[in-house]
Amino acid sequence: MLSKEHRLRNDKDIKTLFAKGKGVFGLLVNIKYRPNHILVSRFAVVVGTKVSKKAVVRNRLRRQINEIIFKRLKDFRPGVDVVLMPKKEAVGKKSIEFEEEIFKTLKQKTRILI
RNA sequence: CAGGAAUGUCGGGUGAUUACGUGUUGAGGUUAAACUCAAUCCGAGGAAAGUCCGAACACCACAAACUUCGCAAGAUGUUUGUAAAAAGAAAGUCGCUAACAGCGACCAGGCAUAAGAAUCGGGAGUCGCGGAAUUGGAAAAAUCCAUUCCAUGAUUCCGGAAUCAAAACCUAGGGAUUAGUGCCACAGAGACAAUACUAGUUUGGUCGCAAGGCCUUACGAAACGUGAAAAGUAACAUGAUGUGUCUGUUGGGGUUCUCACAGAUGCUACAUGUUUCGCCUUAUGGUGACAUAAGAGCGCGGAAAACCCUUUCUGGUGUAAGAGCAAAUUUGGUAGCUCGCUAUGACCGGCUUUGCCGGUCUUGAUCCGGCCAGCAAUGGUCGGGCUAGAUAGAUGAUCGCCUCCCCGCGUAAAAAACGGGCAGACAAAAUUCGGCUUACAGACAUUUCCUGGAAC
RNA sequence: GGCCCCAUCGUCUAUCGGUUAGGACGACAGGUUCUCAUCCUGUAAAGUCGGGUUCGACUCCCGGUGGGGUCA
Repeated sequence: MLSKEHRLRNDKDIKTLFAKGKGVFGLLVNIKYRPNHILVSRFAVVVGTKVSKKAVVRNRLRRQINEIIFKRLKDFRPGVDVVLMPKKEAVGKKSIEFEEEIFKTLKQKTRILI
């Protein structure tokens, strides 16, 4: 789990990110990001009801992704806000698959990583 | 022994590394906080779900009374109440509960027919008792024995409409017999005070010169049948009536038919009686729903999960309620005099909007155990325990071990050993409780019920 | 988190407790045409699921499932 510092908690920030951020689309996860003017990177995971109706499934997805980001926090450039949105296909996948997928797309299509 | 149903209980344990959240302690930090680090404790459910009910708690509205503050407008606090109407809800009875559409016990109905009971009819043989006859035997005769027939009782078998008929399970179970309205397709005369309508015939009256018209009485006319349901219900006995079929003849016509009479038998409706069911009254028992018995009177369809009626109950909104702080807009009031004196600022309020904090903090109609009261639901009492409080939302990830279970191997069949899968179902707190409903891998208990197998 | 509504052929829809569940577009088959389109005729195709009330349920009542709206 990420510490509170690294969480994107404010409703306003997320709304502006959705409005003005850049989008990247992977096989399992869609990502939106935007540089902020703080020294820390902040993350949020959004799992919609369309992914699954069961709260258990949605919570598990969120926790898996949170754990991956926590592990690889050193690889991210500081000063970026990121929202990750898993797709329907992501249900039931193992954590390793997620890790590979996410970082593949991030490396190919963005400049967030160091 | 195996399987199923019902009810109840449980819904993995333990360890390591590393994260997250609340609390506590310590250190740092700060005017004080915020915050950072370390240690430690604790960290989802039986349904947390659906949101179908009920309550707690909070606030609001209206009315009345009182209190305090204020110049006033008004505000604060306490207590009491929520009428009528509208709309909605509940209602078998008694009890439990804070309350409920919940729970417990009971009542009624369904299930519901079986087995069986009782009753009726028929058949068969056997046995018992009684009567009659005949032949045979004993014998002079009476009488006795045997055989046959009739009647009756017991036993047994078969059949029959309605009646009685257990446990478990199910029921939004007041009123359709009276406050009323509407509905009951098709079929049928008729679907609730039913006996239609038409042709034709006919009684009486009236109008008309007449033909005939109008009103009216009866026949036509059977209630077979139709239908989910037919004017409470079904059975038996007796009586008399009509009619069909068969048989017979001392009859008439007549020639193989018809009428009449007699007998047997079937059907329809009627009357009377007995019994069963329903309503009613009275008595007895029960707190009561009701039950049982007796009586004489009655003959009234179904559906209220159609509208509706009766009795009883309900002021409204849900922590996104609200409360606090700050700002803005608008508006009301007042004392003082540094400025200003048409106005603005300051202060004290009111309305509205926006933002932030916060949502009372998890000690509760609480949990565990013992005892007592009660058929039970439940209540009382004693002792012990503290068991999540997040706020875009914590309880995660990775790796072991232990059992549970499954598969393979093994074996005549099991067991052990070995190898593999490895807690694997439904499912995540959001103000809090009590129920209901729905989802659910597997394990255990009860021995209550059902089915099958084996043994005695 | 609270509240409200809806579900009928492939699609859009109709329905008084008594039906073979009607219509339009589409689909399929046949006809017309030299061929296609148009046109004509015909055919197939549905009550979201499970219970209850009733003689009888798409309709009335209860519960589930799915979809949508609204407050914030």
